[in-house]
Amino acid sequence: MARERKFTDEHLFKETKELIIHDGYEAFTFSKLASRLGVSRGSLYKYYDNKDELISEFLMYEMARFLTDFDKLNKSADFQTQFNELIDFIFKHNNIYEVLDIIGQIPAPTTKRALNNKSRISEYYISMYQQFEGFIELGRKEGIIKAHLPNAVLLGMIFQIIAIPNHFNIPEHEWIASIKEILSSGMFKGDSLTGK
Amino acid sequence: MARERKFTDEHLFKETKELIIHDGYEAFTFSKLASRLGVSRGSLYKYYDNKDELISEFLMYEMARFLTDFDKLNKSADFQTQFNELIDFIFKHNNIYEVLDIIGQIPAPTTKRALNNKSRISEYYISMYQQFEGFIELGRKEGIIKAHLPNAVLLGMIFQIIAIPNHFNIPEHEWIASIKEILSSGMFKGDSLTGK
DNA sequence: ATACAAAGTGACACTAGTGTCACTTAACAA
DNA sequence: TTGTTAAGTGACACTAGTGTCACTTTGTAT
Repeated sequence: MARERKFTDEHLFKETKELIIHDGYEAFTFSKLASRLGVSRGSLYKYYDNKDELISEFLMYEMARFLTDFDKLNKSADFQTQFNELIDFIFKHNNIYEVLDIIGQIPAPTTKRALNNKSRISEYYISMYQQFEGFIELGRKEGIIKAHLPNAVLLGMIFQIIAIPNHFNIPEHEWIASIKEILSSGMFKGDSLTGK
Repeated sequence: MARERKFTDEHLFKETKELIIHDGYEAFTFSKLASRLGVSRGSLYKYYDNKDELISEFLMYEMARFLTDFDKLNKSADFQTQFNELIDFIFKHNNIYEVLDIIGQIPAPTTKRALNNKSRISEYYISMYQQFEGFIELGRKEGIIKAHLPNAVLLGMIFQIIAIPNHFNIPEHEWIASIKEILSSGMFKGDSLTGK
């Protein structure tokens, strides 16, 4: 009934992601995005009233994808298996950290749509946090996780590891295996833990 | 011999730091800085030709301060003691992570001065890395650190922990103690480490 | 007192982004 | 073939930053 679109939503979100991760939130402009999509800047305003709206829409898309994928993990396995799967999963979505970081940078929403998106993103965020908390609870019930460590520290560390820059390009298998080992049993040899 | 300055270098670097950490590199402007210093924008150009130059100067200042402080740590103590001191030190300089992050965001330098600064910052960075490496080596020689874990992972994790957001405001002592424990002996109880 | 030098100012021309809107283009249905 | 409709365009007015520069201010040495 109308003419064909020159770009898909997926394409737009892909370019948006690259621009934001590379240059940061503030440096993202409609001009840059439009030129990457091979389209005029004006046409983007047909779909999004401004930057906040576009970016909040993008973040919803990313979070939804992440959570959908997360739901596919084997929730009935024992803790050790889930722990392994979870770390692998986090590394597969190694950009989620940057994405979550952007959420904090959105200023006060200017349109109702952006406001709406922002609160839905918060819901996603909470839902994600609760799922991770459930995972930690399982580890506690199975008696594997040390009882006195607070959830916030455990989750914080698990999340933060994906942001560690692999400057020396250690092969991914070795990298992930090392991190799993440190998280579960630490950097120190067993017999040196008596002192402290 | 000339009139009094309205702001000191320290004051300028302090405001610069707050602006950059809060808004990010791209959103930093001479206008914002000038208004914080209660001075006109034009006067800043008396000292710095442009943003890159100002920020590279700021980064040198921060790195120098960090390294000077770092040198005061007790380098002759045993590894366990140094480990404790190092983690405490990193948390005291909890902004160093953001600062290091900014280094990566500086674009190609436009003036000789900025170019100079950039290479001196690189030297600082390398010197810092080497000192940390020396620390890890000590841990290996004393037989405390697991021999098969790569330096890059150990240092990466130690550095990254300061960036873990303490959303739930766990008291600092508990927070740091938990992180020290996880780094040294992991999240799991000793007897659950037999499997896998 | 006076003159000088560095500190500070504000106006100027310039660049690059924003948001809008009347207009053109193209797919499709009648 | 023609009308309709959404997609796309590019020019316009606006905002906010940049870098420059002639000029004013002020502390101090002579």
